[in-house]
Amino acid sequence: MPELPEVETIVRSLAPSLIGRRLDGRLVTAVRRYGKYILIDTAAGDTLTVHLGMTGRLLLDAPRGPHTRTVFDLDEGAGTLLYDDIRKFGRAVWNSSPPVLGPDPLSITEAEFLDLLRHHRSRIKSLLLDQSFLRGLGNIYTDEALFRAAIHPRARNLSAPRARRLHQAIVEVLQLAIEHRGSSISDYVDSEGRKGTFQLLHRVYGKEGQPCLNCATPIRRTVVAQRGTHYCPKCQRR
DNA sequence: CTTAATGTTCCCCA
DNA sequence: TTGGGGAACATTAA
Repeated sequence: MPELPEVETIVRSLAPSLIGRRLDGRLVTAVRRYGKYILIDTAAGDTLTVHLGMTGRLLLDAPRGPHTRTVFDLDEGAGTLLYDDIRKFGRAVWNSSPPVLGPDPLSITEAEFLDLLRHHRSRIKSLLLDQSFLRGLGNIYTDEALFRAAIHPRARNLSAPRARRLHQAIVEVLQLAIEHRGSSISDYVDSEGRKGTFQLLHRVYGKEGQPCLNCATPIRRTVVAQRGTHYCPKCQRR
């Protein structure tokens, strides 16, 4: 469900409501994103670490539902932060550090990105999904970035010009998606229950059979790295 | 009934 | 050592 833009949107919607308030008795000092992880720091030194997996939601002052897994109290009875998760792939636990991941795609420079890419030989889609390579991209934004960069998902050993194009496409698509508050395909909502709108601007993800916006060739769906992969067979070459 | 779904991890094999 | 495939986790919807 949540990739970098969705997690960033949740963090931004959560921060003003949580900072300065008490969460399970601890004063919240910061709400941060680390890749797809949400980190809520407290003055007590404890950090609530949340990964939403595929269907997780963090909701402020929402009613308990059938998939509510944890309820965190705010200010002794003056509100709640709910952790909901249909498929239970996610986690919301105190003081469990996330693993060390690769650089943030919005912070890495073009030169650093090119250098990082040079050290890997695998298919570009697999690489972009690997959180120890770059942190925050998932299946939607990988497909959307590769389309914008006109690179085939199974391409390897990208030339410098193609790698530069890819870096630019990643930054562009992530920033645009954040501006549109993420993509709501099936489950995603922010901490106030609001859906994002970037799904309306997707160019390939979930568009199998529909005409490519550039060349009208039908968008193809295949499987790469065990994930549904959407691309234009004419515009995106290896 | 079967398949696929915004994710991660672990195991096996080349 | 690196990378790829498959399975597992759990639930819902088409």
